[in-house]
Amino acid sequence: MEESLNKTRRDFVETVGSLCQRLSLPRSTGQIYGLLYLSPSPLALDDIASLLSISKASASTGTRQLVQWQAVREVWVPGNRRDHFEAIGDLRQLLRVGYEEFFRPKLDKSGRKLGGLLSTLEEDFRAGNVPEAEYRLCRERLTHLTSLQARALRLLPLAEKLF
Amino acid sequence: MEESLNKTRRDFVETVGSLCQRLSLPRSTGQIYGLLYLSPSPLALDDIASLLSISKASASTGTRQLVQWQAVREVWVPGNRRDHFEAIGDLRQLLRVGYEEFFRPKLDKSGRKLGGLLSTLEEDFRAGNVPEAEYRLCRERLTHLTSLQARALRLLPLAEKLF
DNA sequence: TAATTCGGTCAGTCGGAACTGAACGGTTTA
DNA sequence: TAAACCGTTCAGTTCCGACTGACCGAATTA
Repeated sequence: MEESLNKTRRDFVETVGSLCQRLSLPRSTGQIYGLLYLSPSPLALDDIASLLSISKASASTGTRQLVQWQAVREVWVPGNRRDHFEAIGDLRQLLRVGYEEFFRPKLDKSGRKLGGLLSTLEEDFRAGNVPEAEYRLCRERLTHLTSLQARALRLLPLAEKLF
Repeated sequence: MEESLNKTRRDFVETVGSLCQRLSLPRSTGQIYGLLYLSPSPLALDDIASLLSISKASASTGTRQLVQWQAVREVWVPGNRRDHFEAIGDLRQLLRVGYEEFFRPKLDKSGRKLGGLLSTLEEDFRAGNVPEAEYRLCRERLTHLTSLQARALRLLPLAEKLF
């Protein structure tokens, strides 16, 4: 495999790295994906570590993350003991996984949370612990949030198909 | 104004706070929004600080952030010198602002970035610094990203209207 | 003018996550 | 078996950003 990267690939690695950083994902993980995404051939762990000047440990955990997210797959290179990795080009699948694995559970959870909040609010009001004005406002806003949550749950999968 | 919060509001504050934290936004900012969102009347800086047990500095910077994002507005309370704040109930506007102010600029920038990458790639290839196979792959993937970027730029405003 | 009450700002602290180097266990080669 | 190779794990360090306490200037009150 190659010993160093051309300017385009170096630049792309940095871009994806800092993008991930903004999303509060590990910078190194982004760099790995950027490296693989523009790599003409699968790369081994040590290749990744040396090309990016990161530790083997980071390369290991980063690739594992990416495999779990289905952003990268492990491939066999004949006559070579090491694991090799290549990027999965289809980014829409990555979005799909991200939604199913990450967004949807959060949305479900927030829905349950809102339900719980509304019922304890009801309790507290009936027990006379909450003035009526405050009760009305809380109730109105929480139910509004609930409807927004339901709409998001309906619309997001659709958007995914459109994309 | 009230001296303490009922369970629903305390819980909501915590929920929004940790939601913001997950989005790598300041936890305290989320708590402030959660506090105001279920507040029956506008609150002053010191009220916010004491109700949330955070410093006045955090309350100040947090509210300023929220005002800038148009998630909160400043209101006058007659006969009171202090600034008072109330949440803006319409969350769709918040989404709109978030897109216009945050997403769109990023998308534009990434579009320009991709263009730059493609042109330096072209240069390097013509100068003989990049083997043909690598050139082809990079070119293909970068143009693919460009088309995705363009699609996102077209679809996102639409999704916003649907919501 | 002095005293008080505001909101804003700044240096410093603190916590948490990313990253590293050095181990370790398992597998292949000599 | 020994030696080399490879991926993973873990304790320790580093780095970054939220948060704070103390100070500041401006505006209001006495």
